[in-house]
Amino acid sequence: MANPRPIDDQQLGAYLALIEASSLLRHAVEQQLKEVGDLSYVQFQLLATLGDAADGSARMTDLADGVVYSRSGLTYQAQTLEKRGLVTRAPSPDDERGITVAITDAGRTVLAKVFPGHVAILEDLFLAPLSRSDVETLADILSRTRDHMRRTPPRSVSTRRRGSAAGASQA
Amino acid sequence: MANPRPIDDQQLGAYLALIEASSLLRHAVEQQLKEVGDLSYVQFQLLATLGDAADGSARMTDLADGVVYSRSGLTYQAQTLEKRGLVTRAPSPDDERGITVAITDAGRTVLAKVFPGHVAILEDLFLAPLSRSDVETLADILSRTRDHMRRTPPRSVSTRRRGSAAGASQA
DNA sequence: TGTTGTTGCTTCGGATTCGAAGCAACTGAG
DNA sequence: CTCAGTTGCTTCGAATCCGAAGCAACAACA
Repeated sequence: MANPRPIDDQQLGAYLALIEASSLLRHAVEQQLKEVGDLSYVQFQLLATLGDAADGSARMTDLADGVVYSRSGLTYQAQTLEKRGLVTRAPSPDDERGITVAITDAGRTVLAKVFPGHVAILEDLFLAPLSRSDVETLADILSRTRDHMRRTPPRSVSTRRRGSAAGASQA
Repeated sequence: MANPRPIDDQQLGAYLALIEASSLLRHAVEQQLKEVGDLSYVQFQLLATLGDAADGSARMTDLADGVVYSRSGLTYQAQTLEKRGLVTRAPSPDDERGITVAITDAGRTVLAKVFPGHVAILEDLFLAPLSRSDVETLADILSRTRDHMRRTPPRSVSTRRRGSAAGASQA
């Protein structure tokens, strides 16, 4: 039970601030998206990702990874978006079992309708109290951890420590 | 529809990095919490908040605000935790309609069991690629936006722009 | 080519989430 | 004191979410 190297307050503070800030921001953005475009945050992320892609399309798995989302959850949202005509889904040409999702014109329209308000919230809520250099620094630091986390193995497979409690039943 | 002042790439980058980094970190932590203590992230947050409180207790509403959560969602989780004996719930002494939630010894035990692994993930996944001063800077900047967001009105009530679509029915 | 293992996606069941509505306890004005 | 309005929490229904299980298409290898 001993705590080999307890994290210090500064580190804990950074962690808590990260979680809280992202939660608050996300909640605020969620409201706006629902109001203006009847979109959930995930749906928006998906549309935005597709909108950014060179050909406006991507495979399901890549989308899920990009958005940090479960596959089943993505299937659900993709179907929802398809019903609303905001995306199309078709088997990939080269891999018969892959599904290529593509944004439609209607999808781009919704995206365009939602975007200004989205940006407004970012300005007012997130960026307002930050200086130019704050933003630059923040982007740099967060990008670094993000990339590190993306690179690092899915956990509990590699760094599995022996002994102690915790069934670790999983499979 | 015009975009009065499109956000620049740096700002967008900071925003995306914030969302992605917190998502990735949260997912990783969620795994560990579930494995070791059978706790969801919210449940952990609640226990941790209570554990930090001077008297190990708090009102429902304060908990919900602290964790950025809906009231109904909190009710659900509090009931779950109570069933497991990790917290107790009792009407507040001074305000008959308020509920005071308090962490139990069992709750503290679970917290202690989960904590080392939690910290380990923070170290390996989040803090590893950051220098001491990075962490300091990050904590400072994120605290500032967080506080700003907490201070700023619930949105769409204050900054309500006239005209355009979006029912904005709310009250 | 046949076999085995992997990968990509969906379906399923159960858990979690939220907002709206409802109820009880407080508060303030008359 | 009495009434209208507010506040704190819960219940309800519907939407969303995840992991496990299942299925089809690929890949590697003898």
